[in-house]
Amino acid sequence: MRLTTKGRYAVTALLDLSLNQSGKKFISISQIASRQSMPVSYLEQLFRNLRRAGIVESARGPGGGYRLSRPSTEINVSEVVASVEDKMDATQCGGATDCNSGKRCLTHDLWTELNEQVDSFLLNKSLQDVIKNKRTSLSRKQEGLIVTG
Amino acid sequence: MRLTTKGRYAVTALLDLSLNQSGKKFISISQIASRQSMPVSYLEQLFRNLRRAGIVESARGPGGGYRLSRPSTEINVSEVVASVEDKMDATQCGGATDCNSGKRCLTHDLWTELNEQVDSFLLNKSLQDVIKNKRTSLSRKQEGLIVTG
DNA sequence: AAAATCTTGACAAAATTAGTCGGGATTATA
DNA sequence: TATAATCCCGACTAATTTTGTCAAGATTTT
Repeated sequence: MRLTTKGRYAVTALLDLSLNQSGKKFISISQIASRQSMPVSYLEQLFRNLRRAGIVESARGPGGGYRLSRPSTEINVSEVVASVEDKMDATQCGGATDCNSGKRCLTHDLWTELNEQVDSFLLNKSLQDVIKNKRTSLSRKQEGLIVTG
Repeated sequence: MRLTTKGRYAVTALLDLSLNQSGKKFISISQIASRQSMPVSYLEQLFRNLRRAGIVESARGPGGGYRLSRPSTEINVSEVVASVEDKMDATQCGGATDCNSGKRCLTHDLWTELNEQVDSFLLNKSLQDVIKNKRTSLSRKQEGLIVTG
């Protein structure tokens, strides 16, 4: 499973954008960097990827910067993370079905299923949901869960 | 989120144990290592943690080795992973509520909720479930999920 | 006594992640 | 047209984490 500070920075930066852009205004990286205490040059790197993924659009020159290319209700966390992390995969074998000398490894389906869970959680979560602190509606059928402290 | 090959090795090793121990027999690390193509000394390290966590019990000397200390229906994947990985945490701040100069960071609840999802998934999954390839019954209320390829 | 096994802590190697740097391109504005 | 603000890019380095090794010791069976 790949979920590092890179992905978290990206989400945070977009939330900042979302909260601070009014109308079609562009926001500069240096503003985000100072508000969120992130290194400018690292953010630049991330925004490059976000732009390539079509999540933000940019303008150069004075008054330039970035803005969301879609409303925050239409951008989900999964695509944000995926655009900056190389992959988002909990399996060892990268999903290959013959990961263990011809047959599947013992844990193949376990990690595949975990991947699905995480991905569907993040796909269902829009930036707006995060801002509004809306919980994702995945319910648990089973009772008696022990929750680790 | 911490889920590396360490945790995966541990789960695989326990499945191997589960599948190959009949009765109260002990299985040596070298057997597991050769069946699952894992480094012996690395496995030793992992089994140390598994033993401390009360998941396996050991016996020294010839005929010694390890065995599950509970039936495989009573051991869940979450505790296995937790026993070998330092922590299993998707948040940046380690769950602190004042992670951003007194107030919560923008993404605090997002990562906390993701943690809960992952953890409840793995808590619900016993070693036996993995062996029987039983899917965990977390259902999705929402329709129209897009699934990434 | 010997051999098989676990036990331990410290160390080393490899891989990954995080972050920097220097230079360039574009654009608004004075 | 010059200047300053901004994005854009690739390559590089530093830091951290993960993976794995090693040497020495403790138990236990035969």
